[in-house]
Amino acid sequence: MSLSKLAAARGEDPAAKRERRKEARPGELLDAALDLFVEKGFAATRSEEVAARAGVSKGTLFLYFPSKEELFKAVVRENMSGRFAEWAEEFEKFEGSTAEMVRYCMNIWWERIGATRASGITKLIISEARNFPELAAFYQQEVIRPGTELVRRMLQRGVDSGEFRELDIEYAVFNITAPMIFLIMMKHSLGACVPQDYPLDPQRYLQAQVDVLLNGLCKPRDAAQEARP
Amino acid sequence: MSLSKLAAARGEDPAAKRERRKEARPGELLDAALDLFVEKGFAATRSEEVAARAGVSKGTLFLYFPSKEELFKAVVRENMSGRFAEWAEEFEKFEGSTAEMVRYCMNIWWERIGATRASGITKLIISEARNFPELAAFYQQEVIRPGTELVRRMLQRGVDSGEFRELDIEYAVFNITAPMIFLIMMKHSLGACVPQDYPLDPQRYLQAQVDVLLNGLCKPRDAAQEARP
Amino acid sequence: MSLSKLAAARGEDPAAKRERRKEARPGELLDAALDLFVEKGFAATRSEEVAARAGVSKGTLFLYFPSKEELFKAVVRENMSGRFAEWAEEFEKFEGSTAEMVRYCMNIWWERIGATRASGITKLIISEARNFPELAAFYQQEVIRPGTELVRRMLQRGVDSGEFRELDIEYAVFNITAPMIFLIMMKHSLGACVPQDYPLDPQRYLQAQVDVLLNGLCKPRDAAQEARP
Amino acid sequence: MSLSKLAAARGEDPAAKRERRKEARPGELLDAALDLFVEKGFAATRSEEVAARAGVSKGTLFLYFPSKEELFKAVVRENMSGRFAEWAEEFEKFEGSTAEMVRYCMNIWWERIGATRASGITKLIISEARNFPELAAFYQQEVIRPGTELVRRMLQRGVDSGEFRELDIEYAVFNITAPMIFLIMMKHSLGACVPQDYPLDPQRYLQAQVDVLLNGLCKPRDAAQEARP
DNA sequence: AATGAATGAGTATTCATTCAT
DNA sequence: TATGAATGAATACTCATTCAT
Repeated sequence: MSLSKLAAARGEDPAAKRERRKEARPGELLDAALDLFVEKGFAATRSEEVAARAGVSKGTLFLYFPSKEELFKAVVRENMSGRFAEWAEEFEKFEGSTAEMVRYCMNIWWERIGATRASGITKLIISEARNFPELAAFYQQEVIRPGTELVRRMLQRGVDSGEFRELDIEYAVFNITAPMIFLIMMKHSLGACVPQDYPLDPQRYLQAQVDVLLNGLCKPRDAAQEARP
Repeated sequence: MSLSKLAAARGEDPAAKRERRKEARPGELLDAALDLFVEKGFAATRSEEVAARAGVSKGTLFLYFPSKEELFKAVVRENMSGRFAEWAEEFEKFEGSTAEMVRYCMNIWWERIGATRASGITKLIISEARNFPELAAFYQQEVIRPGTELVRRMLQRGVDSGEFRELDIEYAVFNITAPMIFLIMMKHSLGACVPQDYPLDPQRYLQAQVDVLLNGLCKPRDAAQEARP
Repeated sequence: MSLSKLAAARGEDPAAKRERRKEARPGELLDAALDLFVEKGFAATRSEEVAARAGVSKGTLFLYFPSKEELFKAVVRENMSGRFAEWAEEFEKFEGSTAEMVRYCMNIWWERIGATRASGITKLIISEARNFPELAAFYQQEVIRPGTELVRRMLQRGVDSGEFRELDIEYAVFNITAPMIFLIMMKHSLGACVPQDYPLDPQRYLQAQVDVLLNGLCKPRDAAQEARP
Repeated sequence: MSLSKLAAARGEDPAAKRERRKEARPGELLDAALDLFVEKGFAATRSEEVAARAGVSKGTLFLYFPSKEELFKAVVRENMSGRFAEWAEEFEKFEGSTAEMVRYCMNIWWERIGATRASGITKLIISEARNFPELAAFYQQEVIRPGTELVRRMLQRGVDSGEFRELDIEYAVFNITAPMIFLIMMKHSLGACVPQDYPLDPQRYLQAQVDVLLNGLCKPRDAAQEARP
């Protein structure tokens, strides 16, 4: 059965296709492409399959994106729309302890990024970085740098308030980010293909990571008590 | 080098040199393939380039490996050679505290795996898992499971000895493994293509990770002192 | 403000204008197509470009011409409109010497055909003949044969009147036509793309051709005899 | 029947193909390509057909020429190897009258160029010039310019010796070249596709052209005067 | 009539794989 | 065993043509 027949078999009314008009197309294509690129990688994803999954023909894909590579870049850009400004604002308003903030931060991250298809982008970038250095650099600028900066400020807040011990902050950042990256990679690679052998419950995973992390970051309780008043 | 090869070399048989190279072929090819697969991924690596890097012709590659896919699998298997038996033995003999053991463990891992080309395998598996589920499962069985088991025993040792607090051991394992996986991925993807923007010193990174980790795993010093005697 | 709006503002009946344009459509398309086919050849000319140059959409083109091939044929037919009857009439009325007639003939040809876009048709036919044998045959019947006939009669007139020497008239025809064909091909190919290297002034070219044609390269025998000894 | 089957049907021994080794391939491909480009034009010639005519597979073509365009350029270059040096030498040695020289020149040209497949190149260049301006310029430099120069010198020789009248030499050159170009274009386009309607015998054509060229259409003035009254 | 989004057959090009030498 | 010329299936991309609006 050909790809186009598969699409037809989905039972779509040909008139319905016309109704979802031009303005919807790029989004549908980017959606389909994201899934496939994450699943199979750039090279192994066939343009025709992207089109079929979006319910259109091969030709239509190239009507909106001049090449497979441009489609790939568009997928990355589309899903990277930095929400860092918004987060920085939340950061400023946060009133609890920094420990609470770290917990909140990772939960929020999971809800808004980790659990969504947006996390596929990170998998994508990391897997394809060396074939798309240009994109990797872009991602570095647009995502990694501001994300790192936000985490850095959070850690500094903890140190300044006396909650956290003295840290090599530059590298302590990775104590926060590494578990997130790891979770994404697992979700989209091993976890996705041998799930029965790899039962990784994200919530429980993050819980465990944060527990150990905070005990490690925070001053011993008595010492902390000394420092606070 | 095998005994027979040593004998041949001593005998100065003119055929000996060719013989030696002949038997070395598969290894040279696997070497070249590992580098390229790690760098470009499976799909984007051309067989001819592998052959060229190994200094042989395209035809010769297929003399030793019936297909590109088999070559890939061979690369993974060859470099996955679990040294877990050896490590389990070291584990049994270790006499210091479990905290020291954790430090030692990560340093040794870096020296023996992380810093070597063997780490490329992990990058490879994670990047290509969904296109090679069979390999992913194999890796799961042969590497992840025993590795996890070793870490689990180490953590249990700490808990049993009263050094570590009560942990969700199943998931605390990731507190050890995630930083290692993260380091590998960075080394082979983003770190390899935008190095100027991503100065990540592995030693310092591991140092920082372990510091926070141990403070997190271990009971507060006074509590620990209470528990030990 | 668009042209149509300008017209509307003038208070013209909006229906009239559409009507006018509607009836002009095929012509505008044929015009655009002629230019492009001459410039790029049949295969390399894209229908969409033709439509765009005619100021309509791609769909409209196919409203008037069922296929690109039919468009091509229409372009050729449209521009081949033999004016041979008219010319034959002029021929009968001509009263000067046949030498004058030859001069007049080539000047007239240049003015009415060579210098106009109609000459593109000749370029087109000659370039695409083998891909459109049907058209080539048509052109042969409709243009070449009557054109040749006209020239033949002119030459015969010269011979009959005693002005011209005995000629292989069948082939002497080419003495007239070849320079014209040559001029057209140069104008539309080499001359159009490397003009700086190919400064060919049509008037002067035709002048030189006719001069030699009528008198030959050699000096008249007696004059030559004078010059030699 | 597919193209490859057509090739196979030619009954070639597969072993024989191997024997005509690498060194023969490019030539065979260029040969096949010349024919097809001349016959159908660049765009309408399919690479697979070129390969099939050369008796090899599609892939092999691209083993020797990186793209269809490069193949085209190679075809042109291959067949343009200037023999102008050789001809200039013949020119210097020529001892007869310039009229004889002109006759000789056109006969020789027909034998060596016009009648051979090399003439296809001229047809090619003229037909495709505007799509390959780079090649057209090259041809202008390598062929047209030196060819023109040679003809110019020949005409000058005639004028200097007193054989020829005073000429606009710059343009009189076309009196020689136009008939040759015309012959080539006819041979490869109209003449090739509607031969029954276009019986053009090259020898007789050239004969007629040269006759008129040297003597003109008109009778010598004195003879004409004799004939009129 | 006019539009332009959608289609899919067609084509250049790549690359894993074969095989005669 | 080793080579590298040859192969042809696979795939990105184009463009004439269709058709719902």
